[in-house]
Amino acid sequence: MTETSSRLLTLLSLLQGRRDWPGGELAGRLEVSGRTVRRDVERLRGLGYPVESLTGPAGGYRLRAGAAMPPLLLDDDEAIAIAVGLRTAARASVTGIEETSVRALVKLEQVLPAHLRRRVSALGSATMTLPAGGPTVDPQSLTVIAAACRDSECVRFAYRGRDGVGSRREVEPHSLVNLGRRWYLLAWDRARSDWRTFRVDRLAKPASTGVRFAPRHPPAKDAAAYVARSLSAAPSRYEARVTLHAAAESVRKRVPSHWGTIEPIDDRTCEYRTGDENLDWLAVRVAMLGVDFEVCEPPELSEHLRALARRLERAAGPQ
Amino acid sequence: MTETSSRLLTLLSLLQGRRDWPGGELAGRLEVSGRTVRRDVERLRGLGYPVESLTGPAGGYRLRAGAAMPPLLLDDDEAIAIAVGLRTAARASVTGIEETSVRALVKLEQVLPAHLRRRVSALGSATMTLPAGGPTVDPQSLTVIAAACRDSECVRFAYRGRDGVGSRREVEPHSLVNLGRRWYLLAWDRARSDWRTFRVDRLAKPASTGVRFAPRHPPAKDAAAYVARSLSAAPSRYEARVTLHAAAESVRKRVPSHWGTIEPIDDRTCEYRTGDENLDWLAVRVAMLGVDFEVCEPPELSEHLRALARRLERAAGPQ
DNA sequence: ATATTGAGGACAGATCCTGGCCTAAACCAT
DNA sequence: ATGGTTTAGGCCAGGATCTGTCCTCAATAT
Repeated sequence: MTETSSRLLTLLSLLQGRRDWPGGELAGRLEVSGRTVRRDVERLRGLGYPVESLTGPAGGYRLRAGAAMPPLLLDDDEAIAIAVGLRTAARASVTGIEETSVRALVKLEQVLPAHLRRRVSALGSATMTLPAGGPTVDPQSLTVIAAACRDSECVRFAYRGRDGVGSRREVEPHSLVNLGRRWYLLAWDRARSDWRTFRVDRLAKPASTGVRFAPRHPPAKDAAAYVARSLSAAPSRYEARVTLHAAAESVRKRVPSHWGTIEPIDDRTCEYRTGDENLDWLAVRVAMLGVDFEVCEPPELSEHLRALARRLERAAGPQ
Repeated sequence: MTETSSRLLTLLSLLQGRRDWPGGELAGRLEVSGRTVRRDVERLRGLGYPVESLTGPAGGYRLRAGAAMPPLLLDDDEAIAIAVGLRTAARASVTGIEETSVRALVKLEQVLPAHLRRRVSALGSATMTLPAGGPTVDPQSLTVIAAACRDSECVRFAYRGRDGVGSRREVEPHSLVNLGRRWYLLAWDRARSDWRTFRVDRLAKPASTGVRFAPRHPPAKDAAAYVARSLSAAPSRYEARVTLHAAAESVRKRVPSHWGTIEPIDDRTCEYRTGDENLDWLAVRVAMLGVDFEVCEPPELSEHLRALARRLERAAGPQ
């Protein structure tokens, strides 16, 4: 019955590729009689995929949205677009679907033909990183780790700790957690026989070792909460408070919500609060707003801006 | 044979959801005998989807990447993640896959169940807009128009021309073109009986009228080229040449290749060339390098940097 | 060495598929 | 209003396919 099944898939593919299909044309494409097409449509309906039909001239078949997702039949370019889209969503989005994006990406990359994979990574490396994005996570690392989590396979990687000290690790990955703009890996460190959290942008060349492990009970039910807690003893973090000379509304449109909060002061000024671990990005983020502003705190930011201003003035050269 | 076909799809779905599956477990899930599972695997292989198998304890089946994309079987969350990812990719990416992203998005949205669609638009509206992105295109508009292009259906919308004058249009859409960071619609304007290009971020509430039309011959073979030509009064584009006081090697690591080229001058300085349509972006990009530099050209960039420096100095407040 | 897991041939009975033919109903355009 | 076009679906007969069972063999991990 490989014949019928593959024909059904082809039919689905056709119906997904264009909206309206006359029965006769489908019969031609599938190289079967019109009667069989009608039966195939019936079968698809039986499978839960709602196929509408219109009689009369200009009639035909049309796949509608149903209660459940039908299998998506993608051509090469579309698969690439989805892979690239998921990669950017996984690292740049703010909507709280990052984990799901990575899961979908793993599913897709598992079956992505090699030549497409090459094209994706070619495009992926050309993908722009947000100007003020800080250290970027390699989507490749994310998918390798996520796949290892899913399949209970050990992972080896080089890690550069907060203090800059490098080490090689072999861990049993438990889950990937996205907090703020960062990715963390919660894993059981085999050498240290304990749970550790790793910042994904600090690890290099993660590779699945192929060794399977029996899943352990995580140190807490909610991995995300656990990671957040273990980061609460976080190091120096700059919290900025800045007065912007612009209406809150006009600024809000241009500031992604996770980049901080905007509170109106009056019709013409508002207060912007945001935090980061790096003064450079903090400075750029504020400067990029394109409006006049004043730093309330921290003093380090003022100092940093002054230095930046001097540098820019030097760069601009003589008047 | 709806039974066999749907079982094959379920099997594909299982194989996509996890990597390793023992035959016995598959048999249980599919409620068939182990022999039938082996036959189903054989069928999948016959369809071109490579299923690996390992014998012995800890053996099982595993779906590998093959030569062609298999149908993707997504759960609800994954479908949402893909939709959101494609929406952001379609409007924010710079990789040249925007058109394809929209096409894939149209395909997906055509079959996206209603409750998922609601979740996507809820998330989509919360999606961040790039800080200096200029006017943003509504992904919803893009998909409506792209679907209309694909299905040869007329579209009605309100348009605000370059001079700010509003009008209502009814057009036969031909193609969507992405140039730079903007989207354009090439369409036959029915009232004016001529081809027109519309900037998608300037049109409001596009809606498919349901009226089909017979595709016309476009005014040029390559729609993108045509649009580009008709925009030849294009926005001034800035090409920057900057001398960096840092070794080429150390800078290269921090500059994505498509952001420009780095050429060494001597051991301690190098030249950075890059271009953009927006001076803000250009300035930030260079400033973010974190090294001293001098602007060679264009003069506008120098002027811009001076202004930025003044603003930063003001922002930093008194010494 | 042994147990576990996949591979696959053979067989029999049941099931299902296909194409062809025919009638009904819906719909568009002249 | 009418005729042509398009989907809907019943019926039939011949042929192909599927499934479960039983069996033997090969590969692999403990």
